Amino acid sequence: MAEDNELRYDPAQIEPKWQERWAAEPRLYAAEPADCGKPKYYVLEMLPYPSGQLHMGHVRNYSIGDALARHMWMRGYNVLHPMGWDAFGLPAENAALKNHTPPREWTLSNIAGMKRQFERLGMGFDWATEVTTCLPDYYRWNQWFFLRMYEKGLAYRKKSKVNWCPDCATVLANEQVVNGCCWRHETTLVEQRDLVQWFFRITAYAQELLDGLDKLDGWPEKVRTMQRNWIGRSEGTEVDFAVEGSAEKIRVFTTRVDTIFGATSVQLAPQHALVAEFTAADARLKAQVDELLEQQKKAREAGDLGAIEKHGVPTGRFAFNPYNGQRVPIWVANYILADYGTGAIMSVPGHDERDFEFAMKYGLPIIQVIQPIQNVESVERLPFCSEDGVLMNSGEYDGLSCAEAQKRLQEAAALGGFGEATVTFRLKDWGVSRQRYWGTPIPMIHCERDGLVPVPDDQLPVLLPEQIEITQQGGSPLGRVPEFVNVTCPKCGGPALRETDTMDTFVDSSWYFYRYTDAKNAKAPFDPQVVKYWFPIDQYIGGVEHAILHLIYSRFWTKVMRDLGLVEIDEPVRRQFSQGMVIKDRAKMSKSKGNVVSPDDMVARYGADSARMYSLFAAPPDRDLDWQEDGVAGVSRFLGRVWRLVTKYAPVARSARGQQADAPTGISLKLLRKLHQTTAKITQDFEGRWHFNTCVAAIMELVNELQAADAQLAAGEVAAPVMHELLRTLVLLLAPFAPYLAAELWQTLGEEGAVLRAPWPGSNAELAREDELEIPVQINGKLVTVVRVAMDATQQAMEAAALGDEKVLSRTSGKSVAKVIVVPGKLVNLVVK
RNA sequence: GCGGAAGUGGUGAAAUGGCAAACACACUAGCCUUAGGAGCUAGCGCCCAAAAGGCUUGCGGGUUCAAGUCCCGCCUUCCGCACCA
Repeated sequence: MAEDNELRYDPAQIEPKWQERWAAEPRLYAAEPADCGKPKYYVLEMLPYPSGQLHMGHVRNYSIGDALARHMWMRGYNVLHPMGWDAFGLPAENAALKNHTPPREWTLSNIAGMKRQFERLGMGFDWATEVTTCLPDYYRWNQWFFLRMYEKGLAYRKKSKVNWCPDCATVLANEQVVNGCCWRHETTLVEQRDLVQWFFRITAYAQELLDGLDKLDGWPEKVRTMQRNWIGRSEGTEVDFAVEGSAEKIRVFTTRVDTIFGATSVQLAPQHALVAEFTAADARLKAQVDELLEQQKKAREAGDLGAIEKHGVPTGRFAFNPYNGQRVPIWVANYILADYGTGAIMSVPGHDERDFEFAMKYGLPIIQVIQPIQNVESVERLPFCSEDGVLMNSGEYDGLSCAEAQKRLQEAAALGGFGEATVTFRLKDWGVSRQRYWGTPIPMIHCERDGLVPVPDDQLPVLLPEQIEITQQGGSPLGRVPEFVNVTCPKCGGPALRETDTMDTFVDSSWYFYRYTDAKNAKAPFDPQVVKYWFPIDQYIGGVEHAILHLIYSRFWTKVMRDLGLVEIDEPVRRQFSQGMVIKDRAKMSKSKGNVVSPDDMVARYGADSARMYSLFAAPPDRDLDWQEDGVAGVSRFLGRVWRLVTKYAPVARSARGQQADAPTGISLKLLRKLHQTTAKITQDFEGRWHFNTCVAAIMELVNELQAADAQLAAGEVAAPVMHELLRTLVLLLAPFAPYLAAELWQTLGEEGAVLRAPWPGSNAELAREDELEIPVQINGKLVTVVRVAMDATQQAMEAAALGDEKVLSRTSGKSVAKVIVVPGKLVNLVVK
């Protein structure tokens, strides 16, 4: 059957051919200048780390974004759809250790390979704006921004306890510590070390970052909630307790100042400055505190600081409650965090779970100062932690509600000069120093005479030396390159040393999407006018794993740039979408589980269109997707049906190009109706609902209906102009999801130009309308039968049709119909008694 | 503990208060054939021999003419945060 062979969909024939043509025509996916007259649309997917291989999560991410970009192109928008590489980072150094390949070489060759994968998948990226973060023309601007932030006091250095991963031999940000372990080495415990580090003052924007979330209504609630929790705003009061026999004061932070008359001790974090003073003259106390520190360290390293067993030691010293002069003991406790609030608390066992537990353990007094408002019996046991009560045992404040008392006590503290209302954030400044090689060098110089000296702008970029031996020794690898380290001080000309730390790679990804708009600019990170045109990003798409780190840093960076006068916007991203994970056999794909599916393999077996379309079809985009190869095969068979259908009837359709169809009737009307319904559904979904799985299903339904009418089509019962509209529109609808097949069939239909530039089909509501409807008839809410009525049937007509139905008659005989509910176009429900 | 999302056939899922299970996968039976990982036809939630009929969206209540969908209370799973004072 030679004919059957001809009618065979073969993506291996179709796809490489179009890939070649597209590569030869780079303007196809390029954005146009601002004066092109079209509305702009910036669709962005998170850029990949060039590990060497795209994985299925990437395929899904970019299939979603590419479908959207293609749709917007067809809708006539000026679309910016760029791609780049988050190319700095540790894996390149690990690879260097393993195979002695220089990180730069390893990275660039991975990029080349992954770019080939992208092209083979048919992704419509504008490669002219490609950004590679490890190249000097990009990272020099990291350095430039760093200097601007240094000038503004937003970049600073301080000694601090840092998270140290012994495997990475570097510092980690708080955000990179997962359950006490390194985010890269899931079983390696993170240690605490003291180092002088560079920080970005993200806390200066804490309130604005929090407030901004309320306005980001195009963002998933989940992401906004995660960021709110991460910022962790907490309102409270700081109060000074004077230390007996000393000029020192202990400032405590509390959210429940209304309970302060119940404070029976003050608790200090072991790292608190005053503790060192107390222990200096007391070796026994020092040993005890050291033990608390050790417990805390162990708990932190085990990842369950929350589960630490509470221990404390009395210092033998006392402090005074400023409100009532009450003398309370000062303790040091292992569960008090040095880096939250003031590192000191007042302990109120009567009204706090933890304080209660601690007081019971060490026999500290418990005083009730809040009288529950209701249900005295059910809450008579302490601790009573709700704010639903009134004060007692609190002097002049007795009888006040908790909320009112908090206000009054804050006022009293301010007036008395021993405290104030404060806001505390959980968010910490962003530690950006890394003792690694493969990152952006921090552009600072240490001069013995002038101290810290910024590298002058005209000496940027500070180039990363290329010839370097990567070893696993501690300390920064750059420190072992004398040509790099030894410089002359820009201020005094004397000998000086370069900073050898490099920047966290999250710096690179905090502003890369601005660079896309003006990627070749050698004078500035970008032209503010160009950015003004393209920003904010209309749609950002990426994995939920970046809900906190990347998406908070990016927002911070935009606000900093705004304050530097570089941009006018407050937020970089208008709409954010977090796609679900790709899993297999109910587990995340990973090498250790052996359940990894390779995109190359899928493309080789089924073609890029099938792999892409399956990734959209198998689940709604925001849900996890269980990869089932049989499903890919199914999509591939479907595309085969489309291919055969269009190929078979293309000659008829071509013959009618440009011809006007007569008013359709019969099967023509039926098929056109389905066509316009499908178009309406898909168009609507692109506008926000994004259930691309049902879009694909709708196209399948359309094709099924065409196929069911095959005998009539073959008999010529459908006029050529109708065939033309049916097939042409089908190809247009397919174009965002299966770009290769669409391009091929577009040509088969004799159409000229790129399908990508063809206008998205409109839906004719008149044609989409059914003229008859099947109306379910219920009795007391239960389905009894279905009656056919005209589309525009009146309520009376619908009621009559329902009441006249045989089944209805037999069930209502002898009973009375109390009420008839008629929902026009929907259903009839009879209330029968 | 706090916050978020979810729970529907053998499987992935659909249904924006109005016919639960669309569209697929898998499976079963049949056809076709240059045996292809192809194509075509039919069946496929559960109970019942079948039909008629009944039942069915984690559990229990409620609102409504009508609830997978809204409300209240539980259970389970996943995710984020967590002695944050």
